Amino acid sequence: MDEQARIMQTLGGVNLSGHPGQGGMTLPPPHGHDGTDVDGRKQDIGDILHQIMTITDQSLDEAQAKKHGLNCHRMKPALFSVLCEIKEKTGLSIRGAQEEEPPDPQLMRLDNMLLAEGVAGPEKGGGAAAAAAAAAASGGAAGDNSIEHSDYRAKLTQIRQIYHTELEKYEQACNEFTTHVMNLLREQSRTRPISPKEIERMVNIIHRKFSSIQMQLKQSTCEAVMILRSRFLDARRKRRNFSKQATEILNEYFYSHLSNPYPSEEAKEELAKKCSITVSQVSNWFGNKRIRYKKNIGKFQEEANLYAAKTAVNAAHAVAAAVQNSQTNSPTTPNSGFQMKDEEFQLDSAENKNTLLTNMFTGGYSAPCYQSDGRIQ
DNA sequence: GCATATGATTTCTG
DNA sequence: CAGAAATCATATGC
Repeated sequence: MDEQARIMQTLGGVNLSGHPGQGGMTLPPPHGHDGTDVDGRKQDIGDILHQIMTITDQSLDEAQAKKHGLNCHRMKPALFSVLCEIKEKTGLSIRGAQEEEPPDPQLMRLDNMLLAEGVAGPEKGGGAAAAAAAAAASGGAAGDNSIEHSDYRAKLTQIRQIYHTELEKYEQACNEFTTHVMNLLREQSRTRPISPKEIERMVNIIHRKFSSIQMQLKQSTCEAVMILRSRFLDARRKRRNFSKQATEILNEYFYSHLSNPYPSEEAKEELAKKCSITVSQVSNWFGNKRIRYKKNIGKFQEEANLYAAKTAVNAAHAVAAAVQNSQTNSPTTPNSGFQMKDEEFQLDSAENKNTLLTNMFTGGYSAPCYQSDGRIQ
């Protein structure tokens, strides 16, 4: 108790003798100029402090009454203000370390991912953005398997809904709890020194706690999305052959552009449209076709002849019925050289054992090259 | 079931 | 970054 008394004295002494506090702390200016007034206040402060210290020793009713009395004491605001300031000062070292921490990179990653997957952020038709993102990430060859696609979207929407419901719950709980604590602290600030800063700090602590809970939610949501996505991608790997018609259109183009089987973007788009597949599927197809054709021209000879004939027939029909369709009777490869990007291809083709083909590639015959639309190249 | 065909993906390259 | 080449994984025909 001696120690307490000493502190009280110090308090009264320092702060009432006209030294403003660090934070612009305000005490009512002395009303008088004589020492008795100051002494009287010291007494007051000591009195209040004593009452506060002993308040717990008393019965509930008594304490209540005393609290009220203290609350109305003329020196109470000043005293609490001083106490708050001291608290601020002593608490400085503790909070200085943990305040204003940078945004958690982990949390940012989760947020970004959820945003990218279309789980967080504005509603966009139940995750269509995410599906598009998934398609883009994997080469964009989704397109037509709409069953899996819609399934994916439905599942994503489900995840999205759960996520948002939970998030809302957390936010609500956080707000409720914050309000509750704030009210409590405000209430308590009448009977113990609590600065607004302290309340603010407490609110921050609560928010941090809740956001760490939210992070768990985000984490598991991300996991769910990843699992869903990998399943979706796996499902997409289950390929289906293109329709016969589509293959035909692609082959027609390939063999009629054998000298340069690299369709332009526009041509790809056109083919994609005709075959009801995606542009990247067209690219895939041509990539596969080129490499496979190059690897074994012999194997594709028959096919080449077939399509050469076909295009020739088409051309014949298109150009004029008057033209003798002699070409259909002696099928040929409709061009003279397959110019792959890879220069060695020329060598490969020359080495090919198939003499007929070799002749066609190197020999004097140079058949007209027909466009798929019937025009002569 | 096996061999082959074929669409998709991955890795490499200029 | 487009395309080649290698590879994967399923489809298909026997």
